[in-house]
Amino acid sequence: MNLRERKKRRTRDALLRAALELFATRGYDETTVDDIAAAVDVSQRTFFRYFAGKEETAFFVPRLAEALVVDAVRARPPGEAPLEALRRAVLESWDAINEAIVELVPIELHMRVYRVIESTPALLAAHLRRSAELEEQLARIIAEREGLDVDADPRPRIVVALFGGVIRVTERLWSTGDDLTLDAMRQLTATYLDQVGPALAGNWHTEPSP
Amino acid sequence: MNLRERKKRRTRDALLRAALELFATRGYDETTVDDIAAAVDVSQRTFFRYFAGKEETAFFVPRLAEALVVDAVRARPPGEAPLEALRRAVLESWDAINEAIVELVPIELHMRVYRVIESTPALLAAHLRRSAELEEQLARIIAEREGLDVDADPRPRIVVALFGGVIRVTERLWSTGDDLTLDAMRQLTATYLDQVGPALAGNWHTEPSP
DNA sequence: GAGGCTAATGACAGCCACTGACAATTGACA
DNA sequence: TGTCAATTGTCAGTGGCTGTCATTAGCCTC
Repeated sequence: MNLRERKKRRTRDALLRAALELFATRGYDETTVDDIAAAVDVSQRTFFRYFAGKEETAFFVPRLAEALVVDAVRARPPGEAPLEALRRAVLESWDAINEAIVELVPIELHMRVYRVIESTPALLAAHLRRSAELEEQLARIIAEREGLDVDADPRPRIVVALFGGVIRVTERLWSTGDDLTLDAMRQLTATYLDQVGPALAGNWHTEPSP
Repeated sequence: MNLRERKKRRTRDALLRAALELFATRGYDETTVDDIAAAVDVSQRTFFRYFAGKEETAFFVPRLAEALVVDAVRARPPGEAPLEALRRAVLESWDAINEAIVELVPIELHMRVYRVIESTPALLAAHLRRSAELEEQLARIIAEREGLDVDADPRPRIVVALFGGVIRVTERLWSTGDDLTLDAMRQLTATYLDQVGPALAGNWHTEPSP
């Protein structure tokens, strides 16, 4: 890697970390792009040459995680049922995600930023839209696995929608809870996915939730 | 109603219709608040006294629809299974929704705006966030119906997430399709909801989708 | 029905996210 | 080392949105 390239990477990382640090401490809306640029001592214009917008800094890390999940789903053996493939892919990709994050920012900072995303309306909206795009991608992968046409058969999009819905519920719960560790997240996700069957059954009262 | 009140209502409706008309013809991003204000011949400042932001005009009608759905869910008999209650509430509230819309803007305009919402990133994000809030509300209603604690039992949030996911898939399909009638929407929703069971079954290939 | 009160509006200034254009700087490479 | 291209800073401008203050317009009382 060039000196030039290295310099660019350093500037980008510095901007990223400065932005996330500011978001986590001061709040997203209370942080201006000028603040971020000033913290790294570059011009505001330079910030916008590295990131398409303020929002992009907040989703830089989540973007990596999404890519890893997509890879994990693609790597699942074709024999598995769709929902099972999604479940295993997500649960098993967290270690890789963790490693990827640590390369870039302190994991603890990322956790704090995650809470900011969930509690800042503008960021939550962006997060949900990104999730919708991810789901579309996953639906196509599932359809291909099963040899189906996404636009003709409703089932791929439906499983993915169900799955995504559960994931989002657990994300929100996790981010508002006390235990911000990876294991807590994994545990919560597994528990909630196990509840999909029971939740669809009509008879909630004959058997209480396990 | 006062002359003053009537004048206010007229100004608000004019702003709303002008905004939606501009969004539908020119596009959301291509429409400035100044354009909207100019079309009604009021100052930009006045626009912001009626609407918290440009976005709010786009979601004024959907907001009414959401309120009606919530009412419909609340009105469901307690005996029904949760998913069934949600399904019936949505399918049966569309007529009321239709009436409420017609009072405010031509239904055909609303359809066109709906397409704009689904195809404009900023609006889609906002739409998804609103949906998430709606789902939280519905989860609380379902939990209450069943005499459960939303924060202790995962099932209310899960059914609603599943349900919401399916609804969103159908919304997207409907908005990108050719048939923008209410009946098409109702039909699509019913069909997709019927697929929830089959989609969760592991054996997609032993029985093709009905 | 004139005059005072209050709510609605317009005009203006300013903040922040973001973009285009151009000049200055800095690393790359012959 | 000098040339070329990439990186950066500066400046000007747009659009969404807000606070402030003076002006206008409906309302209500005497």
